[in-house]
Amino acid sequence: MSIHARPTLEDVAARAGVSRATASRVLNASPRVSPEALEAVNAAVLALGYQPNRAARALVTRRTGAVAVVFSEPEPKIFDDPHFARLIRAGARALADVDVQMVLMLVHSPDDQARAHRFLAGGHVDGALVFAPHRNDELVSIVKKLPLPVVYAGKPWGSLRGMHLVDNDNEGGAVLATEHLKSLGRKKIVHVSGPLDELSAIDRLNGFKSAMGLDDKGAAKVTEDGGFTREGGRKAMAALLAKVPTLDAVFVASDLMAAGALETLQEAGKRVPQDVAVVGFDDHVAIAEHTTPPLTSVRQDSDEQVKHMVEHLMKLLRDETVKTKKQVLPTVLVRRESA
Amino acid sequence: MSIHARPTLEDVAARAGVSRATASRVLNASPRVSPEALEAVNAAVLALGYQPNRAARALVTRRTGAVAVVFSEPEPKIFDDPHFARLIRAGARALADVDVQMVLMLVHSPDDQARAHRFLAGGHVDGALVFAPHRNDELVSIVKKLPLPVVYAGKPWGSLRGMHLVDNDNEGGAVLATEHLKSLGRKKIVHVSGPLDELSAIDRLNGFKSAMGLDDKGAAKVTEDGGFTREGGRKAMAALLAKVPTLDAVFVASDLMAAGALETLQEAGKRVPQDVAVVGFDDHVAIAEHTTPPLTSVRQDSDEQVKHMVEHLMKLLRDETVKTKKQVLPTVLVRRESA
DNA sequence: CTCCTCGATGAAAACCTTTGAGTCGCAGGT
DNA sequence: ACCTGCGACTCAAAGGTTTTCATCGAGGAG
Repeated sequence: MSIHARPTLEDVAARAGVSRATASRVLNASPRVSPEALEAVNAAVLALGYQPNRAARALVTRRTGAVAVVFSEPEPKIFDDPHFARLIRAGARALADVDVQMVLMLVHSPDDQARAHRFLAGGHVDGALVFAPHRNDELVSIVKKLPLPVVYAGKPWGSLRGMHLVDNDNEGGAVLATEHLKSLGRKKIVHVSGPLDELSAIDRLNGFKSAMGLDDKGAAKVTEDGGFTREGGRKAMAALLAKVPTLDAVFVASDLMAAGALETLQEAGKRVPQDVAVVGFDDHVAIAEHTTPPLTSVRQDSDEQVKHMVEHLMKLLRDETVKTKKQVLPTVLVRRESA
Repeated sequence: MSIHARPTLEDVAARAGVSRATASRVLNASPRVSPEALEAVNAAVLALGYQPNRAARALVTRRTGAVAVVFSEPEPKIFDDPHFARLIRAGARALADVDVQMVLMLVHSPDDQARAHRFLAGGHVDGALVFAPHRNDELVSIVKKLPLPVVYAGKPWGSLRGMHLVDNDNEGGAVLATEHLKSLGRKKIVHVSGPLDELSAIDRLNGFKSAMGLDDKGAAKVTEDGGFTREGGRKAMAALLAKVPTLDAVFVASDLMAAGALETLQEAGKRVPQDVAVVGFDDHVAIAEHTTPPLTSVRQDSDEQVKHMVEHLMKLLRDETVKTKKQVLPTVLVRRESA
């Protein structure tokens, strides 16, 4: 080992007075190694500041120690949604915790899709976490064909056979929200939904419908699509005020939209919660705690969701036979002042 | 090559009727190869769907083909700032374009710092893009000692010797904003600054001061720190209204704070821009286009900044002697309705 | 005392690519 | 006829780790 080069396993072994093989066993926590050897190797590692060469290890184990985190969104603008930042942060943390490299991939265009395909097929990562909520997202079909362990966030559109996913209980949360509004004595409850090409939006709508005892026809009269954007929430709320002038409560399928809806209500001279009670969804603190009034919302714990996704993927990578392929995380109602 | 295994360079060479070495040279665009060989190899690559094994390549070239993107923020909450999402997106895109893996690292705690240190020192990446705007951020001193090519976003605190960075012209932008307000005939112009432990905030403050011809004392009377948060902007604006009741214009050092300031102004019954003209900074469309009224703002093109950072880092990696170590990107004023 | 067993260890193959050194054939100069 | 130079190519080493297989020694059973 020259002065400047990084120490290799060979150096460690030499210093510890054992062979490369034994040193390797120590590093990989093999049980077949004597206490003395273990101690000696550990000391050498520490003294030399040894760090295994990832490339060499990857070459022989056929494992890269990296996983891809893929966000597929036809509309780049959606990334202004703070939800996205929260998921990325959670991913970075959870993967760092298990000492795995996170390779972030954002796919917007067909070009991006092709690139993602090449990359994922190229064996550059051991597995992937995929966020692809939209209907008929081709990326999902592409990924499905790959011999690569994948865990999805939420239900991707299409058949779920053989897929692994961690979802939030969107429907249950929607029921919670709606029941809460009912329990406040509200009679005319309406709903601002997300875009109906995302299953999470559909599930929330379904929860609303079932809690209200509505069929499709009935629901259509008291529901507007807000597209999961602030501006959309604003407009949807305005449309609902026109459609149902006597409304006294609204369940909004995301906090961002709820912020927009609150603005519309304020402009229309409605007091919240006295005239109209409002419940959001996400419990995104940066939004919910700073609206006026602070927003009652259904909490879905994204950190938890991502953590579960990572755990699940790690099990797949360790080739453990995974008992449960689909997990649904509970949602809870967080009361603030808007309802 | 078995049925299921991925093809190796050996397979490609065999199919093309050449040696591994020649095949390799084709892949690496070496000039020393005949047209026929080139053609044959390319055909074989295509036919076999060959993809080079990154690990093997990394092992011999001592290059990983990955770079780290590091965000150092003592306060995780700051990541709710949409600016962060924009930077990440830009990084993902720019790095994908040059076919380099992006390894995202978020460092909040000293623990994270230690981990980042280990990782960056471990030779797992070829270089790093570092976002560490805060004063006395220890991560910067850590990174500085590493024999690793690094490009910073903006000026990190401390000596800049030997460092590579791409900054926005914060001071110039601030001058632009202030001059614009002056040209509108405004007489009492105040400033909501960012947190003064970030040089970008200080530069913007300096621009304001110089355009106004103020010294430190004079500036203190018409300036408030809004901490680069919406809520902070709200409060700072309120404080300024109390301090300078006759104010007729405000330059706010970020769009997020400006959104908060607008709310305060509205609550105080001030019309924008008639009573008070407002200019923001960032030109973050998701904010600036959706405030009421739409926000006049100084544009700093983050996409461009990140693109330059990547380009610069690539030059460093190719070991080109880089002429310019510090780049400053221009800022421009985007007029909307608030001023 | 010999034979086995078993746990710890070492030697060496394997993983796949890049690259410097060496080979080969051929044209052109002497 | 012989060397030289050159372009196109092949050979084989090197890069650092994991893992299989063989070896070695100690201790227990017979």
